[in-house]
Amino acid sequence: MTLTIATWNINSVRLRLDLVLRYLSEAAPDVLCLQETKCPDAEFPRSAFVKAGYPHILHRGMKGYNGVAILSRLPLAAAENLTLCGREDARHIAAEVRPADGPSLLVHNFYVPAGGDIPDRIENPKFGHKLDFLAEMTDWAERLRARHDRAVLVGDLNIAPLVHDVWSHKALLKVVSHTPIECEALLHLQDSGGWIDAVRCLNPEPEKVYTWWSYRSPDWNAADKGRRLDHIWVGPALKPAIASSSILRAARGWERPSDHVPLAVTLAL
DNA sequence: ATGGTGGTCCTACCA
Repeated sequence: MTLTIATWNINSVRLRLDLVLRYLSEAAPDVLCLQETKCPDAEFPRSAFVKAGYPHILHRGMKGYNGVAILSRLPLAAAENLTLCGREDARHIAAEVRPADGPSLLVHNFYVPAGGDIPDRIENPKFGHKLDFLAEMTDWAERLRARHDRAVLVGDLNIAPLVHDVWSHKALLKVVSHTPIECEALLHLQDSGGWIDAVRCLNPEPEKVYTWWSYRSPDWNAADKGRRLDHIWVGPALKPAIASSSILRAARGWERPSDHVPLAVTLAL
């Protein structure tokens, strides 16, 4: 059997409900993880996804900011959600995915803090929060590794760690999302947890790979000043199962788009 | 070197 897991920072699930439904219809992933749903749990547009063939839904939202969700065609069982940096700010949700045949998978969906504009934790507490969040994720990943390697970690990690994850490595060295301290922290998290970067396994450097283009670029497609902020990682036991990946760049050109596009990895289990 | 756009929810904050 194959299992396709997708992730997308949707920047308001209510405003862009039609875009999510279009993606589900066209790409038909088995599981879709969303970030920045910006939707309180009581108002999550659950029935639209049920009608679209995704009846298994978990969400963790709040008013105005953040928010994560998992939509699935396969049965889900809620797993423990993390409270990082002591904040109940809806930046992580986890689920066990239970295929009809075969063992289950643990899916962790993260929305890492963006970190503000100034890459200095003294001048900018948001940057400190981002680094602290990554440090707590690293501790968590080390503990998880010991007991569960059939795991997948996806989400908007808000860091483009490799040279060809950005349009210009040199121009972005002091720009939050590509500073050396963040890139090192993300790669340390990856290494500590034993995670495999599935998208880079299939599209190795020096190929340019982007999942985000700023709203502030008037001609995003021609300028192509993208960054790879969104990621799909798998635990070591799943590495041999990595089969294919897709990044739907076209979604950046849809009407009223998110600034992120959906990406997906198919596992042959 | 600077400012550029978009979402939420009412005034500024976040990305």
